[in-house]
Amino acid sequence: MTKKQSPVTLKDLSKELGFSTSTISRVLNGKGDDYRISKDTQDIIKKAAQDNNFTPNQTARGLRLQKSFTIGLVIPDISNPFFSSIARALENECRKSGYSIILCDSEDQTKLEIDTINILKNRNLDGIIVCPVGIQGKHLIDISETLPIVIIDRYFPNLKLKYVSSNNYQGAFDATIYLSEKGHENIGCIQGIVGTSPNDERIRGYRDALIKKNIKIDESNIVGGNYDIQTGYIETKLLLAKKNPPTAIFAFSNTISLGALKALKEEKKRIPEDVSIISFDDHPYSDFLETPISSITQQNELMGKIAAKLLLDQINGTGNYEQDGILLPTNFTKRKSVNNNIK
Amino acid sequence: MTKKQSPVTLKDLSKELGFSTSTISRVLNGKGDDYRISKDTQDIIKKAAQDNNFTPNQTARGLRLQKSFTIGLVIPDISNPFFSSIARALENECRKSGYSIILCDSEDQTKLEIDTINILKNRNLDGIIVCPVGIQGKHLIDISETLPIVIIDRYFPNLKLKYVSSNNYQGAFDATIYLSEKGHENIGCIQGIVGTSPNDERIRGYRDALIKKNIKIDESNIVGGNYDIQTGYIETKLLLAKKNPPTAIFAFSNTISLGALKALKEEKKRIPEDVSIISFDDHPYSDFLETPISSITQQNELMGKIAAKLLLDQINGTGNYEQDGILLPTNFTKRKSVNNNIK
DNA sequence: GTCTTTTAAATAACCGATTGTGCAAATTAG
DNA sequence: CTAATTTGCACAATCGGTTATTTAAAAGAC
Repeated sequence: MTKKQSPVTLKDLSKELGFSTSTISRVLNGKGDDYRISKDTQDIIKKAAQDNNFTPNQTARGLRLQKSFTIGLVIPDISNPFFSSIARALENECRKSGYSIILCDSEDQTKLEIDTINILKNRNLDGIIVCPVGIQGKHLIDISETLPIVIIDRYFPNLKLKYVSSNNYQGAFDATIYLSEKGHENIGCIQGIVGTSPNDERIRGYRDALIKKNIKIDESNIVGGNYDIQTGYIETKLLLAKKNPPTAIFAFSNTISLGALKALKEEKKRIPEDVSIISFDDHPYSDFLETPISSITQQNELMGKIAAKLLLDQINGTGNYEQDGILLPTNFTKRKSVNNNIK
Repeated sequence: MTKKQSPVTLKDLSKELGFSTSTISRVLNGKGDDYRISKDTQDIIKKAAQDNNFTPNQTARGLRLQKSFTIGLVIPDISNPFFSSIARALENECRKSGYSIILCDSEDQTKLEIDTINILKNRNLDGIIVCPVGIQGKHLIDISETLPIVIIDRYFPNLKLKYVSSNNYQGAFDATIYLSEKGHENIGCIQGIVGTSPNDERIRGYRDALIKKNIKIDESNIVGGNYDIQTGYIETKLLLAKKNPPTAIFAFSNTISLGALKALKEEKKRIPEDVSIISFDDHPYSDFLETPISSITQQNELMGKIAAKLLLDQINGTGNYEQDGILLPTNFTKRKSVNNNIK
């Protein structure tokens, strides 16, 4: 019960029409005139290709042209809405240019990321887009020597790799200023992975804002170390258990804030009456939460689109950017999770 | 500034070692003994392959073997958590078996779905997994004649295609029984796309439950017709405007319930005091909504895993299933969105 | 009418792997 | 010591396209 009734090949057409495969290939690639294939012949070939529903075998084409019209996309977790919205925009943009996407989920593990990239390497990919997991990017540099690559979200300022990310510093700075102007001086900050650019930039924004507002930084308020629900949950529990628990919490991702919400609920803390909260990353459900959460929103779709363009530019040799990376501004969506804390 | 410093090929090894490519290929594919390649030679070749970090060019391999170790995944919207969680499980499962996934977003459009599948066709894919968009599956039948295929979520009972989906009938039946036992007899039902199997099964479950409970079915309570936020919003607005507005709403997807929540909020209806609500599809945020929403949860990860297995079985010619499809039970997660309506 | 140029297309090499077949050299058999 | 067998590997075809080079016929030049 073999299924593969093989599709029409150039050879099939050649047999049917009596023209050589080279002639047919040329005509169908629009090079008929260059090679002085007569108008009549061209018409016959084009019609036959249509009638037989011929499309060239991409594998064979890829082998000969050393090009696969395929791009690798490596992300930590496709089920995270932050990444999936990026993936969606990326896929759309690439498809428009005739490229397909091979999706690889690195499950937030550097080892898997490296393994995955190695698997992709011998697939003749035309380029690769990575949301890196770890704080080291050496393996990405290695790749970049043989393959166009673009980094999304977590970039490596000292490694010459094209990237697109958000202006994490400004976003965190603005959010912290906002909190402080609402009277909060004791602000818990639950961060993601220390050493990664977005996280460290956010921390820098947080610190600078407090400094600007002449608020003494309480180092014990800076906690966390992972972008997951559990981190948000645990750290919130601990923050609330402090002698002077913070009056506001700044969660560095949608997952962290989800954990924080859980902990706050358990501890019967009302938002914002007892504790205010701001979250990095927006979410479709943000508006419908018990208390709608004010968020720093990133332009995920735009990031995806730009990443695609940066990569296609590298692939095609077009585009000539002075900068390695592009930082997109964040937006602040004010909802109801921050209270006035004026004494 | 050409980047592609081409990787090591069989020919390179051949030149270096003085053995023919066929010998090397055989050794590296574990067929050395079959072809009486001496132990010494095998060791030399294996070591050289290691040292040179050789991995066979998948494109060439694919061309020769008529196999790409690649699977196409076509889904309506990767940014919808329902689909992205399926995609994640699928990708994981396939990777374990050495297959990569080409991701295609059909943007909920039948035309794009068909276009996309056509593009995939000449990529020598080993199989394809589709969450179909339309209510017609003819093009999928066409595909199935040349390529292993598995359908997720929306299946076509009359077309002989392998599928995995939820037991939508039972889920909807249980939810409706639950509502009626809470005293609700006037239950608005906002459905998705009419004519698709999951939707129609849910409707059947809804109807059967009401019949069983001897509740007269008010046809004007069955509204909607699309799985999106707008449908949920509009239909809820309209339901609330009725002479006898329903005391409970059954939303057929996470997107629909999101729209319903928005409308309820606008109309200042409290959940569940004024209106009860149940949603098909769970969501990580469900617990943290203003009123946590009781939901019929589907086993998305399991669906993804099973789909992968069904496809790999077809590809490998293993597995021999009597049934075309598999329906997974749903779970009912009781939260706080349903009120007692006992007069 | 012969030589050159143009036209129109075919041949063959190639991309990098896999695989059926062939063929020396080494070994064993008789 | 010759024939048969086994050992160990190379040759060449193949997958389905693309492309540099050739070739044969037709047209034009002198």
